[in-house]
This record gives sequence, C-alpha cells and structure tokens, in this order.
Amino acid sequence: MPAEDTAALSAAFTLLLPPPNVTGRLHMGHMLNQTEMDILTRWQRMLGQRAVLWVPGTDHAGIATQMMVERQLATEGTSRQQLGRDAFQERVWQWKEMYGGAILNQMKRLGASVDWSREYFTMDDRLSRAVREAFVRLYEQGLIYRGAYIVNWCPRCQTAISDLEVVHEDRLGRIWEIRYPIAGEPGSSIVIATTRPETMLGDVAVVVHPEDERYTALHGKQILLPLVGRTIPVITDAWVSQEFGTGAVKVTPAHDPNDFALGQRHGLPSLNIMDEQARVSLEGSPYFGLDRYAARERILADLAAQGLLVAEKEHALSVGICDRCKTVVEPRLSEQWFLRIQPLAEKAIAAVEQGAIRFAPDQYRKIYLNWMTNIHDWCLSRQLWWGHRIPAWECAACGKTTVARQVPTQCQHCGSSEVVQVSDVLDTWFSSGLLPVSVFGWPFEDGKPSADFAMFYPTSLLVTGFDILFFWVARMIMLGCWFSADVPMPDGTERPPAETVPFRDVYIHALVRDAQGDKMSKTKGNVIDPIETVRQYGTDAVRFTLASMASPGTDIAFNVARTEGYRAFANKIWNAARFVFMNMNRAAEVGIILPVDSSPFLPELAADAPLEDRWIVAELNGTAASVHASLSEYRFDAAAQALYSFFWGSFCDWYLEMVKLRLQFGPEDDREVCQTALHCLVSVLEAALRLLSPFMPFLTEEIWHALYDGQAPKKSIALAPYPVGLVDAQQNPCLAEMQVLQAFITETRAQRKEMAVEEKAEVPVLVRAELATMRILKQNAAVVRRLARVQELRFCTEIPAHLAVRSAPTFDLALDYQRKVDVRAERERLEKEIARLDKILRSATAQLGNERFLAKAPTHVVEGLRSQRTDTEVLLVKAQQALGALPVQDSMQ
RNA sequence: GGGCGGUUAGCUCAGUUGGUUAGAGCGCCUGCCUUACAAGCAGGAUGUCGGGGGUUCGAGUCCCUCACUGCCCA
Repeated sequence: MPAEDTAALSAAFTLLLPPPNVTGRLHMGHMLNQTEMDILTRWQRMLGQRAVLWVPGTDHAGIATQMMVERQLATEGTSRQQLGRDAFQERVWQWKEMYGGAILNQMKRLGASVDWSREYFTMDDRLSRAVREAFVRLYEQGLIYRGAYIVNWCPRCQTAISDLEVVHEDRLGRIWEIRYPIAGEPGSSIVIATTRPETMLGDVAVVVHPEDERYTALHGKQILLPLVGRTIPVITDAWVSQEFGTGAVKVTPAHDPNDFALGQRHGLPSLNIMDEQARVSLEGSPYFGLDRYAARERILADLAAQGLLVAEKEHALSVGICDRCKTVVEPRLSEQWFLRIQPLAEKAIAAVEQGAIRFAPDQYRKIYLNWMTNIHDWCLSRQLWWGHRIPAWECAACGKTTVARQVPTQCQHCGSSEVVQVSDVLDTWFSSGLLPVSVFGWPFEDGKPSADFAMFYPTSLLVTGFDILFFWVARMIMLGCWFSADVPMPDGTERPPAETVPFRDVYIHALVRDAQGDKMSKTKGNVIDPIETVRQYGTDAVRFTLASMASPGTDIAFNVARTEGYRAFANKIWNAARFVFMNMNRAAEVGIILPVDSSPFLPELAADAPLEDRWIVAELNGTAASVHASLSEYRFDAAAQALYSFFWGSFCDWYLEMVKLRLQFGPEDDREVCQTALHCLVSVLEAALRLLSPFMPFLTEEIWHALYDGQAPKKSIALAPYPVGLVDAQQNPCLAEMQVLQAFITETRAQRKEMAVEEKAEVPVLVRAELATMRILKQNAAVVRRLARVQELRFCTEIPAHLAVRSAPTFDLALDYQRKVDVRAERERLEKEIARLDKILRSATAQLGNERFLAKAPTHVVEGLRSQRTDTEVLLVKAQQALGALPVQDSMQ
C-alpha cells in the first residue's frame, strides 16, 4: 500500500465478527463470512502497516435460546414457569456453557485468525453495563417511552416481537361477509367484510368511506353486534377502501394495527379479547378459552345459524408469521417499551449520505437509506426471561416508574421502598447494536475514553450478510453514532460526525445457496455442512471455493464440483513444491547452498538473466499488484482468480517446465547455471506462497516451513511480509518476448496434433521468422526443443510450398514430418481461419475508412487497430496460400 | 403498492471511465502413465451478450421500452 494511502487511515485495521448465536451451528454463510474476514485480516496483518484486530464473540439470542432450553425442559416434564425465573436463568447459563461455544470452536478449525483473548459474550457484565447505560441515557433523553400500543405478538413465544422479526407470507385465505343489524331498525342492516371473523368479539365500530353513497343513510346509526349484543356506532373515515369487500369494515382496535390507528383518530375504546396465547379471554362469553381458530369456526357456525353469514370467498392475503417459530403473529394491544427512533435515524442517514460509511456493493446504500427514511419506532421490550432485563422499577405505592443504572432502594418519585423491577427484557439486537462501542470499553468510568476505544473506534470494516442489514447493521450505525458522539477524540478534541460511525466500510456478502441455486433449508434437506465439506476436501479448498465465487451482489451457488477443482489446485501446488524440494535436495548434495529470504519485494534480475526467470518474476509482481488491488475493493473472486492462474497457468505450466532444463546437477553441468535457476525458482515459490497464504493458510504454512527446513524467519507465514507488487511489471518487455516464445511452442504443438505426430516423436521444424522473433527463438532454442518436442529448428527465408504451414504475425512454421496432413481436417481448419480473419479484416478496414472514427477515437485505439489490420492481412494471405497449396483430393497417407 | 437487482458458452459466473478478435472455472471431445502432479499433461469445440428501439465514429457496457426472473419493504 502506498504511504500516502495509509496516512488517511486510522492506526488500526479493526473488525468485529458478527457474533453467532449461542444456539447456532456453523453453516456455509458463517464460513463465507469468516473466510472473507480472515483473508482481509491476514492480508492486512502481513502488510504490517497497521495494528490488526479481529474481535470474536457470541450473542445470547434471547428468543432462540429460551426456546431451546424450554424444549429441553419439556422433555424433562417441567417448564420455566415451574422452575421460576431465577432457576430458569441458571439453566440457560448451564446450557450456554455446554453448547454456546459450538460455532467458535468450529471456527478454530477453519483457521480464523481472530484475537481469542478478546472473546466476549453479549451477557458479560461489562457488556450488560453498556446496555443499562444506553437504556438509561435514552430514557433520560426522552427517547424511550412506554405505552399500550399494537405490537406483533407471537402467541407461541408469548412475547412481543419487532416489525423486523415478522416475515410476511402470501397465503390463500378466506374473506367472509357478515350482516350486522342496525339497532332499533328491524330489517335494516349493513354487511361488513372481514378475514378475521373471530375478532368481532372486540369490535367497537363499523366504518365506511364518507363518500360511499351506499351507506350515507347509515352514518351515525348504532349497530347491534351479533353474538355479543353490544351496540357500536357506524363511523366514516377516508382510510376505507370502497372497493375492498363490501366497502364496510368492522373496527377492532385491540387486534389490528390499522384499526388501532383508526380508533385513536376517532377516540374509540380498545377491547382486548384475547390472552397471551391467542385464546378468547372474554369473561362470560361462550367462546371463552377457545383458541383463535377454534373460536373462528364456532363464531362462523353461530352466525350461519342465525342467517347472518352472507358470503364466504377465497381471498389472497399476506400473513405475518414469527420469524423464529413460524407461528402466525397476533397483532395485540399491550404495554411495551419503545425507542423514539427518528433522532437516531437522522444521524444514521447523515453518516451514510455524507460518505462516512461506505457500502459495498453500493446498491445496499440505497436499500439502507430507503429503509432508514421510512423507519418506525422500535419496540424494545420482550416478554422473556433470558436477556438484559430492563433497568426500570415500578413502585407499588405511587405506581410510577424509576429507571436507573443501579438497583434502586426506593422509588425516585415517592420514596417508597416497594419497588419491583419490570419483568421484560430488551430485544437482543439492542445489545448487539451497541457492540462497536461496548467491546472497546464504553461506558467509561471517568468519562475518559479507554485506550482500546481510542485505538480501535471507529472500526475499519463490517463484513456481513444482507439478512441482518436492518436488524444489526442499521442499529449499530444508529447506536454507534449516538453514543460515541460525546466521546472525545484521542487528542482530546471534540469528535467530528465522521468519526462517530461504528465502521467506515460495510461489505455485504452473498447468500450461499445449493448447487442448483436454491436456498438451503433443513426441510428441503439441501443443506451443505461446511465442516463435512472441509473434512472431504480440506479447509483451504473450501475457503478458496468461497472466495473465488464471492462476486459482489451475486448469490453463491455452492457446487462441490468447484471445490473438487480447488482441491486439485491445492494438490497442484503441493506437487510443485515437491518438485522444488527435490531439486533443493539434489543441489544440496552437490554443495549448492541457497540464501532464501522473505522480503516484501521480489528479486530484481539482471537484464540478461534467462527470459523465463525475468518473466516469472514480472508475472508474480503483476499478480501481487492485482491481488492487492482486488482485495482493496473486496473482490475476493478476482484475487482468487489471479492467484489461480498465476500458480497453475504461469508457474506450473510454463515456468517449471522451462526451468527444468537448467536444473541439471551432473558433474559436467554448470553449477552457476543451476544455482541461478534454483535461486529464482525458490524465491518465486516462497513469495508466491506468502501471496496465497491469506487464502490457503494451512497449505502455505506447511510448505513454507518445509522450504526453510525448520529455519523459517518467522514463527508463521502469517507473520511474514506480504509481497508488494510492482504495477509497472506489466510493462516489462520480457512479457512480450515470452508471449512470442509461448505462441511458437503452442503453434508447434497444435501442428503436431494436426498432423497426428506421435507424442514422443521429436520432429524437425522449419521456421521463417522476423529478426527479433528469430533472436528469441535462438536464445531459447533448448526450451523450444523440449517443450514442443522439436528435434531441430531450421531457419529459412521461405517455407517450401509443399509443407503445411502454421502462421503467427511474426513467424511461420512447418513440421518436417513424413506423415502427410489430414487434408480434409486441414482444409476445414484453414477455411474456418480464413473466415475468422476475413471478418476481423473487414471490420477493421471499415472502421479505419471512417473519417469520424479517425478524428474522434483516441490515438492508441487507432494505432492498435492499424497494426491489427496489418497483422490480419498478413495472416489472411498466408492462410489462403496454405489452403491453395493443399492437394485437391482428400487423402491421408 | 414502494424500493433494489439479475438475464453473457452445457453449468456457475467475470467483463474496470463505452475502444482493437467477449473471458475463467467446471463440464464436453481427441491424444498421452513426458523422471512434481492421471486430483495430471497436450490439443480442440462451444456465445444472434433476454427481445426491440435509441445515443455514438464505435454499445455486452449508456438511455428508453418490453419480456422473464430474484430479493427487500409495506
């Protein structure tokens, strides 16, 4: 990283692991998330320019954990109610101690280089203190209020849940039309439409649109509510849709959010007719104690019996279900604690709009802003026993509430000592939303920021999935910006807004799906277990698979075929290393000693060093530069591809094959040649291993240590310096020279196949080449002979007409081989080639004939096209000549 | 209903500010146990870049439109 870039960054590279639930098992999403963070962390650590900190921890996961333990209790024939709150909490702690570390333990196997000394749990004392402090401050700032509102109530979990914890599902339900008689006017009635007839027990009005002429006569009339016998008014409100159902709707404020709002506008009472388990709770009612669905059936039957059920139709509706347990949510009026979120949201919006937080991919910025600008107050309270209990105490004497950091001994309003803490706990996300400040020691004892906070806040980066963008990312931004605002900067100055953010970058990664692109689910049975996959293919291969498929904004269809490919890649590197070791041993036997070093910079070679040496160093430089650039933009896929193609395509396929020629250790062989070759080979492998290390830590570690034969300069490759690439390596003339050499070898091999030359046979090759090309071929004649199995290169001024010719822009070649060409195949090939060249030539000629193109296009494009046209013309002529030279009749001998 | 995406080789996906012959991996075909590697080597085939229109000297890339499809929010 150039020095000027580092100045703008903080002194540390810091990130928080999204804390897995204590109830969870490691899945592919975790593994992807952790692989990405680990690559970045290792990369930054090896760059060695900043302190690097990756903080692990686990989340107490209120509802989920309570569910697990309650299930366990049920199998023992008991329940949390029987145990009581304290004993139940004790059980949950026991459970957490036993199973809570599962994911972190699995993480260790994946090589995640987190700082284990800083591992936290969201219910730890110091984090709990932060939760209390945050709650009390918000309360003191007038941002937390308590009141009876409609919330999403899960009758199974028996707690309120936030909007985000409700998932909507489109289902085919029914809509019923029910006749409500007008009080005191026999024969007169109004027909209402409803999808939830059971809630009619709590009806307090019927509402119609004020301009709906069908019902004008009924405005202000009273209705005799069937089955109940209460009278309720007909009211008007423009919210009603005249097209929906009959245009008349019943109003049940205690059981529907829209009705609740309507009730507030019209001053209607709210009649709660269901208990915590969604059973009818209306004392004295014949439906008392019935579950909501049983009550529905009975009520419909009774209405039908009275002739009041007018119609029943199919109806598509969206049903809210509890994200955790999939029970249909019951909108329910209840007393809850809310956070007035607008002031926090404004800061959170500004932080992103002003660029203090950047999203990658950028599209998530829009999604975030869209959500944040339409945000609703946050229901903070949960009716659970596992979590951070709300620090509020109710007074039995005066009925008022005391909110305090420490357990109060008396009511702060009337002084009574009869204060009891409210039983609700806080939404789990309230505590995880505070993590960026709380893990670094907030709140501070004396108001002075801790050393950790000064060093690590704001963190550098958050890596997470889009599924918790609102749950967690958005909440961290809101709470982080809010609570860090009054924490001074390390130098004592006031903290500017851009420094209040919990992280500077958010990288949102994809969802891991199965090979068919379907979402993994237990019910579908298509879950790929990362630990099992790792067992089969190795951690490095799975990590590399995930990295290489992590294209931004695209879900990953995880296919083990791909992992098999990367296992082969790991194997390939292993074998290449074996080859190097073998030669090091042979060298040692004849007394050649190698100085190997782990310099961040790659060796610089003399201009007259062998072409393949200069080339592989340039390639490695280019790869390092490319990996660095890719990782800087979170392009794990591009970085992985660059590494793959370097190791396999450049290092193994070409360099090793070429360098073999110089690794001859016989008594007559030149020791200096061997030593030079081996030195370059070992240096390149050593540096390349370091370059690959963040992606494949296990394999590279093992080979790297073996390379130093127990004398490695560092305890681990992870602490060695990361190779710095030279961007201008791409300009090195050796690249073009090597390209010519490779083209010659490839063309020769292709021609051998074409002419069905036996694999092992060495054949003389006639060459006509331009001077520069001839020079390259002559200098590398040994390489050409070996890699293309050429017996002898015969340079000539023209290839004899009777031989089949292969051409490139700067050379022609022909095999001197007795077997004749497969004329049909050769003709086919040449015709295809001519068609291809002709197409290119036409298009190039057309463009070059266009004056406006010549006038407007940049010079390098025009020049490039000119030389392309020249080359193409030459090749076309040659191909046509070759075709013309073919014998007329097809023959193979 | 509101918002955000996607459509490129048989499959999964890349494709930088528009610029010279659209790439990779896997799969496929052919020939090879060449002293690191058959989990390998060498050679090869494969695309009207979803349809239509526009801007431009030039469009996979920018704009409009249609079709299909995914996700989020309500």
